[in-house]
Amino acid sequence: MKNTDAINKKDIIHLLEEIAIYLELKGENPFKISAYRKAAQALETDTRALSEIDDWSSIKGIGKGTQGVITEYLTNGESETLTLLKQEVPEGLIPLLDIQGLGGKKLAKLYQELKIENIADLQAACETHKVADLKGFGKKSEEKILAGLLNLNAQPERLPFDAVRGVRQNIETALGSMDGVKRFSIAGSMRRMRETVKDLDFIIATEQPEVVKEQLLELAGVKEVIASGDTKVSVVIEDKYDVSVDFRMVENKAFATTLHHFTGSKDHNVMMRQLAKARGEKISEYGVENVETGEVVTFDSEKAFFQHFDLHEIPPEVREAKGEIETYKKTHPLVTLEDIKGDLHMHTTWSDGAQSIEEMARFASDKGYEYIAITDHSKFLRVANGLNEIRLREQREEIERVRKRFPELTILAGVEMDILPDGTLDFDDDFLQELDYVIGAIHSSFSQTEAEIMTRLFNAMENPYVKHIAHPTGRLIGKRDGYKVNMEQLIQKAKETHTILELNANPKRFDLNSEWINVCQEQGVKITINTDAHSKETLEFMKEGVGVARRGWLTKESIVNTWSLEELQAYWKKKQE
DNA sequence: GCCGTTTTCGGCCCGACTGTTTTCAGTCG
Repeated sequence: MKNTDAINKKDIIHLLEEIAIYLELKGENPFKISAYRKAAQALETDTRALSEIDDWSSIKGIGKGTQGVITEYLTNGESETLTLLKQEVPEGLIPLLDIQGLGGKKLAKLYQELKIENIADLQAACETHKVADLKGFGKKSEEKILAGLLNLNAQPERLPFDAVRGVRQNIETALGSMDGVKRFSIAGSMRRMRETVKDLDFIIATEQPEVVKEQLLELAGVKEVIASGDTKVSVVIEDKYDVSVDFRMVENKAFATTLHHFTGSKDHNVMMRQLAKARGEKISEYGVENVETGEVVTFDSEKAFFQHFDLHEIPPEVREAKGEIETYKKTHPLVTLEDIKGDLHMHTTWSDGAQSIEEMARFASDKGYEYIAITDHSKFLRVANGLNEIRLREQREEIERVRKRFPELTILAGVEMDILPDGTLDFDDDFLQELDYVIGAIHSSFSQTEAEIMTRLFNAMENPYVKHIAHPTGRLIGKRDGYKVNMEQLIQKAKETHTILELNANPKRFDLNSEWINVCQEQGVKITINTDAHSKETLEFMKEGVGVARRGWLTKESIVNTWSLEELQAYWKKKQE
């Protein structure tokens, strides 16, 4: 039972999804299952807070039944529907849904006919060939289930974005010079900038699929070929992890609709198809069919595809069935890489970076930036060769020399200052006012309580010289969760103190994530997208950072490093007021 | 279970693929 005061919207969404999973295992009517999922989706899409919703069934997708479940949960802190389901369906079946080829119906059958309730039962039943004898199953099913059981814990189900970045780049390079390839694109969740991905999807336009197929099977690192048909090649590429890669080969005229189809998300596609259906049309990867005449139209680009439905082009990053179809009836221009005018967080050889100040300045200038901030670590961070007051003053002299060589670029002399475990800052105010740009950051004592962490962050934000908080949660995707930040409090404090929050563009971090920056934008809290570059190459993370910002629906007005230096300086003044 | 310029029943997104079947159900993206 849950304390009813502590129930939030996510809890309700989770409850509805959990009920759907149990119904699936019961082999219930698929439409009933999807009704629960749709209700969860409807809540996800509704932007109101829990307290602002009183008439649940006025939300499209929530009716009498799901409203009952929700209000009961809000009143009692538990749901009888779920409790009963849990009595009927063993909990041990749930992880078995992750086995390839096993869905709710087959599992329901295994449970009912063979009394299989968990991994061990299933393994035993396969080994004694009871599964193969079951109607609807066979020898191959049994082998696949056994193989699936082995893979169940072999590697994480979803890989961090950063872990597959290299594989993606290698494939794109190879496709770029491949015979018979007219055009190609990444698709799937990688294109939508999700921070973890299950596999990589590529769409290839070609009139010679057999020629392309041969070359795909020869790609470097191919460890296993899963499927190799006329339209689909599916391989496993060996890297740090084993990465599944799907290639879809289509005629050029179907490229746009296929790309849209395999970019997803699944929920977005469902909504697009519903829209089409209401107009007497049918969307598939091969085009849009007029149901009455059977005529199929294709498109040169996704933009044209969306225009066909009287929509502006919906960027891949927001195709999550979270209101994008409604929003893009009008336009909603998201930030682009071209909007970025500078990078306010980077390191040099003075602390733990790989490049000199001059080199970083040259790369930034080549990118057309108007300003950068040199922000090496502060003295507390010994492991990173952090700078004390004396070395920071020396560094400023060096920066002044470099400035003369790059008159087109404003180079701010800054620091990424540690917020110490006791909540004090690494420098006193007298020294901080000498600097052009001060970032506050936590790099130590990650395991403190939420109260201790918040005290540290608040101290930094209340300081008039701290312009922004770097990587606010300290997480490393797939590796560590970060420290205990109360995000609502952090955002509220940022609003009060005019402190900017960072979207750290390093793909290992993406910190803040797309969901929280979206909340920031709604609250009027400003974001800065920075690479935290430690080398020339990592300055390029700006592209990924902008992708995450787009996933959070950010427009350039919310992102301070799309502003001119004058606008930025005007905003900084608000802190001192 | 939800919904209705097709409104209280009958439909609910689409197609490929697989393995099981003799025409299709289940799973997946």
